[in-house]
Amino acid sequence: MDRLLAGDAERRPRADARRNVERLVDAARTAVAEVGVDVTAHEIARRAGVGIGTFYRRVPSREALLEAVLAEVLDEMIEVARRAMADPDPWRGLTEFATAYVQLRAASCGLNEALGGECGLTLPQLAPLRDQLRLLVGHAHEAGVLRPDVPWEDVAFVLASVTTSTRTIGLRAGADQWRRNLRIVLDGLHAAPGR
Amino acid sequence: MDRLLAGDAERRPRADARRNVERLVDAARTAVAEVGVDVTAHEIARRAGVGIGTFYRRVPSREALLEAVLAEVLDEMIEVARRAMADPDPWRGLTEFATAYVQLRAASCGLNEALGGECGLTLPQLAPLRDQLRLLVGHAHEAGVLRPDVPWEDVAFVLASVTTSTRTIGLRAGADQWRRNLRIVLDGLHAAPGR
DNA sequence: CGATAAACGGACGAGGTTGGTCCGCTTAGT
DNA sequence: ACTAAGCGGACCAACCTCGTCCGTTTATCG
Repeated sequence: MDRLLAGDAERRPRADARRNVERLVDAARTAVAEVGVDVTAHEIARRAGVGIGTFYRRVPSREALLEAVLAEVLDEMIEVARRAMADPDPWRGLTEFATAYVQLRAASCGLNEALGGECGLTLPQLAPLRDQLRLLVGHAHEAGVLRPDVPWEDVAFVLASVTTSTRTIGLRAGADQWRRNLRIVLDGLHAAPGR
Repeated sequence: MDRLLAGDAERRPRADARRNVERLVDAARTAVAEVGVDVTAHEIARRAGVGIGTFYRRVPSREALLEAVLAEVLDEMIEVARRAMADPDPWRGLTEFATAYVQLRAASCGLNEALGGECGLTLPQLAPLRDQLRLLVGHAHEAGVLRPDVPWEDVAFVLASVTTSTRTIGLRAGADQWRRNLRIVLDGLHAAPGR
């Protein structure tokens, strides 16, 4: 993350320069979550309270900043998936990952777009995340807790779908709609649903 | 639909004028489905094989054309919901409506966006459609075939979600992914799921 | 406390997109 | 063959975005 600074090593940068990098990264985090991956450099600079000149002096490019910010969250997701694999109860592991995963997606519009692809950003964490999900679903399949006729790709798609619709037919979703949707989907996925 | 012609009544327009209106409406249908509600007037004119001048001579505005085209599909949806209400089996009625509804959404990117709102278009059919869905879900609730802890709004949201994710984590959905997602969701909604 | 280089802000330019108009040319209809 | 209706697309104005450049400010150090 600190590697965003253009000229690394050399000398310690001035205090205001360091402070502004921090502000820019913070602003980028909230901005990409609220606005999406198409958030402009000017908007991030405005939120950070710095000029656009400072933005381009501190950050190699708008893309690099967004990729760095999104990479943080993706790494977190992969870590959650890894921990879920260790759960002795495969179904609980899957549901706990699913909940964390969907919650992160619901909290960040930009992350949601990034996971959907076609946003021009380069995100190397996508493949590892996909692999972890496949393993996790495989686990659940072997334990017989997940419907056998549902391949792991379908799990990826339904989990992705759960966060997307914040409004429909004039209805406005509450902040926890993703949780309600997820419960329905998980019940639909469970091989032995508890009603 | 024919009311799109600016000067109605008066005299019968020339053959080429009538033909071009037809072409524009057809082009708008496919363009809004493939590109979305943000499709430009130039793009529609290009697809219709007419100049941009002809577009604005034949159509009051880009918005009016899109609204007319979307209204057609919305009316169709309302009609399907009405027929579903008449089904003696409330669960079958609900699933048949859900399938048709989701299929229409999956077939049109623009329709999907329009149902999500915030696209600036005025669509009076939204409220009737919402009412029909509420009635249909109420039917299913009374018959005890739909999980009682799921309000009709949740049904709206999960049905909306099913179509949205055509790609995630680097995966590309096939054309029938909506059907696979829908099956999972319907199983999650069913009070007496048949496995 | 200066001196000075680093850092800052934001005006600005280039490039792109969009909705919509206007006018010289074409063509359907009589 | 005449004419009014219609056509195409160059064009315009308004807007937005990225990224640079330069005059001003400020952190740091002797």
